[in-house]
Amino acid sequence: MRYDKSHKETTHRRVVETASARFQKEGLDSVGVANLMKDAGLTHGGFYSHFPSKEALIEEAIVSSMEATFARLCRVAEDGGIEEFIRYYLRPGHRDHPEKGCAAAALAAEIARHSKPTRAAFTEKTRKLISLIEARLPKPDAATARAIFATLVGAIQLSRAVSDSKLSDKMLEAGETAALSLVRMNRADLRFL
Amino acid sequence: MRYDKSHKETTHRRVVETASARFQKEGLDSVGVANLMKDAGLTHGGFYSHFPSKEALIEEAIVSSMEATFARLCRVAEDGGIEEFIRYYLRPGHRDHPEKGCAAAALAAEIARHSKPTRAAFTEKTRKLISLIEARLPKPDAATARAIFATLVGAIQLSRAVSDSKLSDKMLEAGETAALSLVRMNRADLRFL
DNA sequence: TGTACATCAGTGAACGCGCGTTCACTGATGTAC
DNA sequence: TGTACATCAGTGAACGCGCGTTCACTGATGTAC
Repeated sequence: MRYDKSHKETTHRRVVETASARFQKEGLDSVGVANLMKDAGLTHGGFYSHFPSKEALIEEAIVSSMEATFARLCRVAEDGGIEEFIRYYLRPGHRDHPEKGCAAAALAAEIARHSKPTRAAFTEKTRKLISLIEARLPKPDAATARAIFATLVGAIQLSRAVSDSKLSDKMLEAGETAALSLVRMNRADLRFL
Repeated sequence: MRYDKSHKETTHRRVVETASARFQKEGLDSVGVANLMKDAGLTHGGFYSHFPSKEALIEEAIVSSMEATFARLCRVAEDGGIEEFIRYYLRPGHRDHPEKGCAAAALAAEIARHSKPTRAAFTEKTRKLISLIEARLPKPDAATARAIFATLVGAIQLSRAVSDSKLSDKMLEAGETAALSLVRMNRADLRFL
C-alpha cells in the first residue's frame, strides 16, 4: 500500500486523537497499544512505525489534548472573559466527559509518574493555560492565575471522584464561586486580604 | 503455623499500609498483588485469605490513608488553626512524598475510575476532611471549605506533575495564598465579592 | 498510454513478562487429653 | 507435665490473559520507462 504523503500523517493524527480520548477516560495504564490501534481501525504491529514507544504516544496525546483545550478555552475567554472561562471549565459536562476535557484535570497525578519529556511537554502546555488565565485577569497576576487553575483542576477531580452526585455538584459550584472570588479580589486589588 | 488471634490482624494491617504507600507513590495499576505481598514479607498466595480482591485492598488502603491524614491534619489544625492546616497541606514535603501524603491528592482521578464501594469510601473520608476545614473556618461555611480543599488538591497535583521545580514551588505558593485569602474573605464576611 | 517495479503503510505471528486469581498443600503452634 | 492432634496463616505452582515490543512479510499505489 503506497499512499500519498498526507495519508500516514492522517492516520497518525487519528491514533493520537483516539489515544487522547481513551487515556483521559480510562487512564494511561488501562489503554493497551493493541486495543487502541484496533479502536483506530488498525492492527497493533503498525504502532511502532508511528511512535518509538507507548510513552512517546502518551506525550503526543497529552500535547494534542492540551492544545485543543487551549484553543477552546481561548475562544470562551474571547467571548465571555475570565468569568465565562471559569464557568465553562467547571460545567457538569466537563466533569462527565473527561475524554473530551482538559488533560490536566484527567491525568495530572499520572503524568507526575511518567517520563521527563512527557512531564516537560505537559509543563509547557500548563504554562500556556495559566498565561491565558493571567492575561484575562482584570489586573494580570501570575500567582492568581496559578491559584485559579489549581482550583479548577482540584474541583473537577474531586467532583469526578466522589460517588454522591449532590456533593459532586457542590464541588463544582464551590470551585466556581471561589475562582470567581479570586478574580473579583484581583479586580478590587484586595492584596491586603 | 497456628498463631494467636492478633497475628493475622497485624499482618493484614501491614499489607494495607504497605499498599497504601505504594499505591500513592506508584498508582493503583502499577502495584501488582504478588510484588506488593513480597514487599510486605509474604508470598502472593496468601493475599486472598486477607482480601476478596485487589479492588477490596484498594478500598481499604484508601480508607486507611485518609484516616491517617485526617488524624494528622486534625492535630495540625488543633495547634495552628486553619491557616497552619493550609500551610501544612501545601508544604514541599507533601508534594515530594505522595506515599506519606493525602490519598485525594495522589489518587483522585484514578479513584474516579474505580468501583462504587471504593468511591463511596473515598467520598465519606473526603466529607470528613471538608467538615474538618469547615469547622475550623472563622465563620463555618461548607462551600468555602469545599473550595479550599479543591484548591489544595489541585495545587499539590499540579506541583507534582510539572517538571520545572520553580513553577512547582510557585504552584504551592499560589495555592497557599489563594486558600488563605478564602479564609480571610470568610472571616471578613466578604460575601459580596 | 501501458507496464514493470520500488516503496512503505499496514499486517499478524511471536517474544517474554507480569497481571489477578485459584487451590492443594505445609508446618508451627495453641489446645485437649 | 508430656504428647497427639486440629487449626489455619501462609506457601508456591499453575491458570488464562493482556501487556509492550519486534520483525518478516504483504500488497496497493505512485513513479519511471
